[in-house]
Amino acid sequence: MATGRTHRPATRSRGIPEATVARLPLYLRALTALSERSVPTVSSEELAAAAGVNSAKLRKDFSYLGSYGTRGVGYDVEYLVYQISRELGLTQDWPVVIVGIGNLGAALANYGGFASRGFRVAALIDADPEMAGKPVAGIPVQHTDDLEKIIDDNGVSIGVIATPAGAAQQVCDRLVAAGVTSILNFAPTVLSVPDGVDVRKVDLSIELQILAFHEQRKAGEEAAETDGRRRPVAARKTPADKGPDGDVPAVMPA
Amino acid sequence: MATGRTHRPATRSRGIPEATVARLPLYLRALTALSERSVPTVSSEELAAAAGVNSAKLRKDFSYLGSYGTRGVGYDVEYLVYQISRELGLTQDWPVVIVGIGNLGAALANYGGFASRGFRVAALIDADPEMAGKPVAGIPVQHTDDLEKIIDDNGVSIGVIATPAGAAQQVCDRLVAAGVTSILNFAPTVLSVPDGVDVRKVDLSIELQILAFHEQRKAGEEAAETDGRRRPVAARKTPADKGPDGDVPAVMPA
DNA sequence: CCATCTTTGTGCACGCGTTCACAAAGACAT
DNA sequence: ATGTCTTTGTGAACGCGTGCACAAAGATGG
Repeated sequence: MATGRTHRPATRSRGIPEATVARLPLYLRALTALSERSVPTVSSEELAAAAGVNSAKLRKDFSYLGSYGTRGVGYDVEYLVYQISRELGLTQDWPVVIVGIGNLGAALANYGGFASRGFRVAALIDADPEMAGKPVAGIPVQHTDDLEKIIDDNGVSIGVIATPAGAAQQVCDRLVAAGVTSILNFAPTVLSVPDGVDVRKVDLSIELQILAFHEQRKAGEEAAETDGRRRPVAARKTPADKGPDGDVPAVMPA
Repeated sequence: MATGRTHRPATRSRGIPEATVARLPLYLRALTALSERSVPTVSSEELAAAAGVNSAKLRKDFSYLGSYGTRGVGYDVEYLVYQISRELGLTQDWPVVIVGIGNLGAALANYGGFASRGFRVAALIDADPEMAGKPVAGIPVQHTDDLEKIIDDNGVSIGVIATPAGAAQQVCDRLVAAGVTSILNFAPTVLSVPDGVDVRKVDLSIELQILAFHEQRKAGEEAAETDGRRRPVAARKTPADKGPDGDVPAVMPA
């Protein structure tokens, strides 16, 4: 690919594999839950189960960060929370702007998980003059005209795009020109960005289509092994072990 | 891992790699755009650029579906749209239920991309009695009590969870027990499901944390090569080639 | 101080996904 | 018909990520 290098050397530069980085937030969440329950230590086995991953994988992941465990005992929860937070850069404040305050943008602004860890919604931006001044999630919406000034004034380096597909590239260009170097894109479009800018994308439609593929395959297999009957799904269902499933975490430099 | 097999044999069973499946929706989107502009054929190079991937990768992906191209010419747009749609199972109707009609759930219900390709929002479900009957996106919200009946009546096999984290597992269990075999999870939790059920997860918080990691690394590198100055971000920015970036599409069986 | 038991950290092998590079296939012109 | 030119389809090499299996480390008890 053309500029796939955008983030790839990134990974190698500090030695932590991209796949591992993508799992760190998962571990952090599980650890935070343990911390709130005042659990002092966890074994890799327990933590792996809570995070939904293989314990060997978890240990290997942690080994990239250093040797923070104690053999025969496990990991110190508080210490690990701190180390992972630091590694992810969550010990500092990250002002974020959301561009495109429609249904989704408003939902994102209200989303609690945003503010939870170092992320702060610094501003909401929309192209509709009607929206200007209206408060959403307690924050007044500002007009796109002031985008550059807003980015600059707040020292924003992370932008979230929740505009319609048609406006996404244009918004992206302006964000990047204004100094944003990381973008989370919810618009169903492929964004072109200069080298050095990270883009991650979240696409509901794509996720559903992938599910549909597997769903279709399941229906086909079922038809093959038993019979053409397919609708009363509730009838057929794997009793199966309810082992905490979980494969690869989300990864996707777009 | 425990039940990671959930979807893995799936892939092998019909020979199409999971990574390829995850990219098919991307190609489909690009092809649809071309179709609307009445473009008859595309080369792998052009289509790859539009989808933001490597052309060799695209050709290999298509090779798993069969030989639909013509050497020296390229691919027939309409034919390819049909083939990919069929492969993804989008030629049939997929009734979907959304559980948890808060800010996010409502945004999802209003999301146009949902209905666009074979997906139809069959019902909205919420635990709040106050919501019952209220129309969201033109569809009346129904109470959780009727979940099983709704799933059964509409023959739903795909469920979307947009509830708070605390309720997610419980909702998931009920969906699965009622016959749902594919789940798209927006709640920040690891879901346990029986074998044979596919779960994909979308987690805003995780995506942001991954961006923060790279952002921090960029700042660190910058500090190392030039100086400690970091704040006036707008100053430093890669002029760089604007090559249509894009690596791997979203993949993530949870 | 020694033995035993638990749990980490990792060397190694395997498989998947990506990419290169090129031969084969077909279109098109002469 | 023959040659040239374009573009596909794929064999092969490479690298990353995963998981096994075990040795080393340390805790704990006698």
